[in-house]
Amino acid sequence: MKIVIAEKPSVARELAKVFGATTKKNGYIEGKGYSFTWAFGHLLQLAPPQEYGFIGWRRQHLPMLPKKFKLAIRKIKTKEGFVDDPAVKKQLDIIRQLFDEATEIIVATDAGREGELIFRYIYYYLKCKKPFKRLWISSQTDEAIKEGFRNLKPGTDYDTLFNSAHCRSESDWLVGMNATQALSISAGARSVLSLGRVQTPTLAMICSRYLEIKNFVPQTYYQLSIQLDQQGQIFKAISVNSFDKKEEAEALFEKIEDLKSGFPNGGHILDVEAKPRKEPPPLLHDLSSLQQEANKKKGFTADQTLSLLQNLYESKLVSYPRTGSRYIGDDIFAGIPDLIRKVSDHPDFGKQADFLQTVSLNKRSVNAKKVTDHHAILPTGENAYGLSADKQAIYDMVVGRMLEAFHQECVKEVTKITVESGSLFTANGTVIRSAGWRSVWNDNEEEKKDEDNPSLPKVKKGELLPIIEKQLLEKQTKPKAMYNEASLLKALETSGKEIEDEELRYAMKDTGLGTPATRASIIETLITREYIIREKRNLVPTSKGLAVYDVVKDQKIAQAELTGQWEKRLEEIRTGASVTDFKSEITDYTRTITNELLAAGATLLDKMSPKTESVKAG
DNA sequence: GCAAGGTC
Repeated sequence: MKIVIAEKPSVARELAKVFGATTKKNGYIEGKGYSFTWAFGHLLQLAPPQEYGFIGWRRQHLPMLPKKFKLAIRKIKTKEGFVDDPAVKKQLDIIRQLFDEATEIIVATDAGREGELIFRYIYYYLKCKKPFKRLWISSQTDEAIKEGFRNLKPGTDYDTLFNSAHCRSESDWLVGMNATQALSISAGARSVLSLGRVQTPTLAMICSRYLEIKNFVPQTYYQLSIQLDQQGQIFKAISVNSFDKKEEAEALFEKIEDLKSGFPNGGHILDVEAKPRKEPPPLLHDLSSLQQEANKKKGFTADQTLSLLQNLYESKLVSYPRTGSRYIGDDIFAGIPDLIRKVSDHPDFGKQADFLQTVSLNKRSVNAKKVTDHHAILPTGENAYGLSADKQAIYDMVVGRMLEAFHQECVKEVTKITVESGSLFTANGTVIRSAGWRSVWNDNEEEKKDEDNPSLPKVKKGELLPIIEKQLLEKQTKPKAMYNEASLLKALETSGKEIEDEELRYAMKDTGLGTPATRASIIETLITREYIIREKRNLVPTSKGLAVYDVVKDQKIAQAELTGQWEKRLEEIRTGASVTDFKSEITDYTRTITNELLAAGATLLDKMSPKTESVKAG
């Protein structure tokens, strides 16, 4: 019997289907000489400190540097505390039995670093010694799967990939566990003060933005505004320059030749510029962009959106949700017309679905090279009925985005009129000529700048128009907005792009901080630790969060660059570089940060404002 | 009690 092991049940089912294996057994599918089984993501994790004898949180244990890491079954939280997840235990037993009977093991976990780790941890935990082959495919179509099985690779081809995954895993444990205990212990251990490669830079981003806003000093500046009349159609123009000094603005204000000052036609039209502007449709959704849309439109948290989406996925209504790709391959594209046809009876989208069947589809989201482990999120075409309001809302965002992505571009006409009257003024207007993809949601929620006119009257260069009103505007510069879940997710995705060091920036070019699958839980962790709170839609640091930030802000653990450095080294390991070098670097770093935090944490209590900590202390 | 990673 040949055993195929996938990362998750949906993939195992897909593979079994291609082979025509149909006998459903407990925990696997059998047929045609194969058994298709699965994991549920990581079944095993690095064992916690107490399993190496580090019982309790004690200064003398630090840094904890296990000689050899152990693996432990994934835990779930119950009333009695953390226990082995029974579902995981059961699945491991099934896998063990299948491996025992196997004549051949075929690894079909996702084609990437973590997919490799998921399998290897199982394999080593079960002490399996049989050789294995690797299925390596980047598309889940029948043809790609068949081709992949014709081209199975020797399992050992991926040993270096496993090495890099293993290093990632152990390094996160070493740095995270030690830094967390060091800070907690030295701060008096009243509560858990967690730190980690991903959560701490995320906290730092939220805190530094908050402080930037808090310390922001608004600057007053002045602008001039005039209203012109073109045969009864009124439009507004704003001075090209803004002024720091009021006197300067007042001097030019006096020079405006408006009606009240005795000028019947004081607005000289210097120039009229009308340009079409084309907006291509947005790309299909990946998890992050969908979480952002759901947060903006519905106020859902990243975590809520992920769980609603997981639910839709388990009901087979949408494709795999934790994807980082916003593209599909040509094979999937071939099925899009069918999917669009099925939307025809949708109450909101039916009309646009009908329209799309009459035109050729936009292929902006079609690019097989940009499909990684999973393609962009799509509906499956199964009938969706009786969904809860929240689930329906998410489902509609998936369907709506599909229609948008394959729709036509939106064509706007942007007009700019330049007026002279003592000084220069411009009037801007935007008119949608052809809504294209924007007709799907029809909510045209483009932020309108307040100086924008919805539409401008026909005006010709050289014309003279009456100025019916003039105003001196006193304005203030505004700080950046506080992070909310949508803007934070975006910032996590792009955090690598702001790194100055070119190599580190390159190392993070397709990762950012965290992964699509983990970002929602990072936000939740920071909330559980009482580092941040949700205030309306904003994520605001607490005094505890700010105090932790203050201790670590200049340390490497608070910088996105740390991930960049690791990614660079891990990629080198994947291509064959020494593992021992990296490991000893991480050990050194663990020692350093542990000692620094053991010393620094003592100052942390002073930094917390009285209202959070001393109340509890009293 | 603690990381980050994956998923039901």
